[in-house]
Amino acid sequence: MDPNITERQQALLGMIVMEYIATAVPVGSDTIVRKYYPGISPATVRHDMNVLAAAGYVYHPHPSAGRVPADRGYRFYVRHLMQPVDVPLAEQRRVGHLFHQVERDSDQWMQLAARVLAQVTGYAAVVTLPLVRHSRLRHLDLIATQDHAAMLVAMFQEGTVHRNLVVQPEPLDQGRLDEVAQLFNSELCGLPAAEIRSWGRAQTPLEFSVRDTLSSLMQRVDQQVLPGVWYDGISSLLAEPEFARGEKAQEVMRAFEQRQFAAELAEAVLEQPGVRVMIGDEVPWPTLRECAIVATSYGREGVGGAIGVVGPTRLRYEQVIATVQYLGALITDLWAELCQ
Amino acid sequence: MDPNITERQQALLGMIVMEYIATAVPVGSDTIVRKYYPGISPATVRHDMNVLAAAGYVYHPHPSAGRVPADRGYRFYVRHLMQPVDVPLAEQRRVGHLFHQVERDSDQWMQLAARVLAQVTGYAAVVTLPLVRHSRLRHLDLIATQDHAAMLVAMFQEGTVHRNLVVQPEPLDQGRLDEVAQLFNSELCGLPAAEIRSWGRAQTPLEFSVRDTLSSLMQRVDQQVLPGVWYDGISSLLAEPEFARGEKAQEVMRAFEQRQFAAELAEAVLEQPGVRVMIGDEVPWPTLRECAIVATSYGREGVGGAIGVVGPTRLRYEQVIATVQYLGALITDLWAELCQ
DNA sequence: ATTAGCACTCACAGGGTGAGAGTGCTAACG
DNA sequence: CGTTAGCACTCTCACCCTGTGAGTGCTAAT
Repeated sequence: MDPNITERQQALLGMIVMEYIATAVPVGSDTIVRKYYPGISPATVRHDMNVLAAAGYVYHPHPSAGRVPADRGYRFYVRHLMQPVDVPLAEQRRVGHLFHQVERDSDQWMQLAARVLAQVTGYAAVVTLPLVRHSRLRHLDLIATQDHAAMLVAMFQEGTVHRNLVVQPEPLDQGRLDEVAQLFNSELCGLPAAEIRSWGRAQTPLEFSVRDTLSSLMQRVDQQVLPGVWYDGISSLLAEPEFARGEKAQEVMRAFEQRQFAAELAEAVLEQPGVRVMIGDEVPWPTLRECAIVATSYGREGVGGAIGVVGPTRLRYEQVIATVQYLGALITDLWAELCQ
Repeated sequence: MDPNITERQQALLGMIVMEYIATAVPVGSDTIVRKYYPGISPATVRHDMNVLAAAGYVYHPHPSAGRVPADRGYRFYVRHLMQPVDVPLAEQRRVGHLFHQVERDSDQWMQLAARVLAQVTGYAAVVTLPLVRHSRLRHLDLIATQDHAAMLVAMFQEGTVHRNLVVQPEPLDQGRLDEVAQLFNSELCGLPAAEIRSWGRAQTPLEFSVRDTLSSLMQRVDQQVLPGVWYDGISSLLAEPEFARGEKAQEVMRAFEQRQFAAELAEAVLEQPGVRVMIGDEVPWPTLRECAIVATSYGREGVGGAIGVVGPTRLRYEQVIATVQYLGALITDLWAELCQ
């Protein structure tokens, strides 16, 4: 709370923010009096607006225009003025239904989460797939696909599934592959990449090959720094007047296509629980400096990612925060269901 | 070939198209003479330009501007004037290397294909994941994940892998799951969804549950009409002057986010072999009417998808066609390697 | 502290202007 | 008959000027 700002000035800031979020037009003193504050004079409002402007909460785009909230004004609104809301129960039920209609598969869930988040909020949704740092083998399967090739399907303790082709000079039959898979499952279950790599009991060329393929796959997974990522609703984001100039649209798209963005976002939200709100110049990615990002983590220790919304700083914060929080919790539950 | 257009006028059309593709500026008669045709007078060029304009190959954006190729002009250029090129060998080697550095997994390949296509061409790349119509079981695996839940991992003859959770009231242990998986693999390998659904030899609740989960998963896969899709390079596309107005950027994004687009593109390219080029008003998606699409199919009978590029009609057709063709063939080979 | 009154500032749209690019037409040429 | 030079014409674009309207800041009165 800023001690230099009176109660009434705070209320006025709230009105300016709400009005600007709703209309995207600079807010003049007349508008405030007419819509929110009948019985007070525009001159008084102007006086208070001056105080808010001096403190950096609002500014004019030009001297004869109304006031626009500054990043600092949005921040004050989100922290002190906004009335938190919940996702309506009907919406919760509708969304819950959607998740029971798709394949019960983590990829499908993440994709659906992005779609729902985009549709409900009307902004761009971003969902990262979980990164696994210390993968341990849960189960391995070898499937003959050709005379000399088999598909290795490995599931890790964390619930993720990866595939890799194994090609051998000698012919492969499914019976032999099953035996090898069983050997690995009984001997190597629960072990990390390093121990699998140095496992000494491989004997046949096939066993060596599977061991090496598996351990290098797990190593790649552990060292992977760029998570998979789903976006949705980018077209709705571009419909916002802030992105009417094509150059802005391009900047946003460029951030989204640099996979670094998703990685850093996941890192940022995983380091502390709860919904994180970044507004304007707080946003650490230069091309998104005129955006607001509302994001949270999902999952748990060791396997988790980020789910969030990117919109203009003129964001409907109440609704977006509620929706992100709700979907984050939903996805966390789904992952828990997937794997112990 | 148009009989009303002389050789020289065709050559002129080629120059206009090349110059406009390179500069995005309407081409005047002076420019043609200076850059391409020294020793002929601008008036002659203007005369021929008039003929081309009357035949609908070029037009003016306004009376005192140079000529811009019309969709029909681009089409004539692509069919009759363009010199086909190959992807340079160095580039082929570089790209080949990239595909050997990632996990040997179809999803990774498709994603990489999109990235490479976008980077090499500088336009937006679109890659659809294969749709399977008549899936037949190749191999099934059941992995205990919790006391009452197991992950069903199914690979189909076509090489695709799907997952679905199985939840049971009774406790599950891995040994029992392995037995059930083995039973299914020996009895149901090669069968389509319908036959698995009506398989009569399930006895325990777990067997019934696995049978039903598997058959409904396969049915969902068979009936799926919207393929998965990867995009890349959209930001480069938005950098083209054609998309400087934010409204255009939004239209393109909207098409990309409607999964119908990817489905219809795949359908269109799968119906006939070879690279398909759609220019301007030929493009069947209204919001992409000012774009050109170069796409081809990959894969083979029963399992295949589309890979292509979306750019302005002012597209570097030679390079894009060569790259799309090359990557389509490469991806086809990779899929063949994956599965017989 | 609040308010009325008023002069002031600035963006924006409309209209006029000059420069420049590129054309179409015509008549002459080989 | 194809080609060319010459020339008037058209249209965009950038510029400037102007009036209008929105909204302000300041001051003095309440």
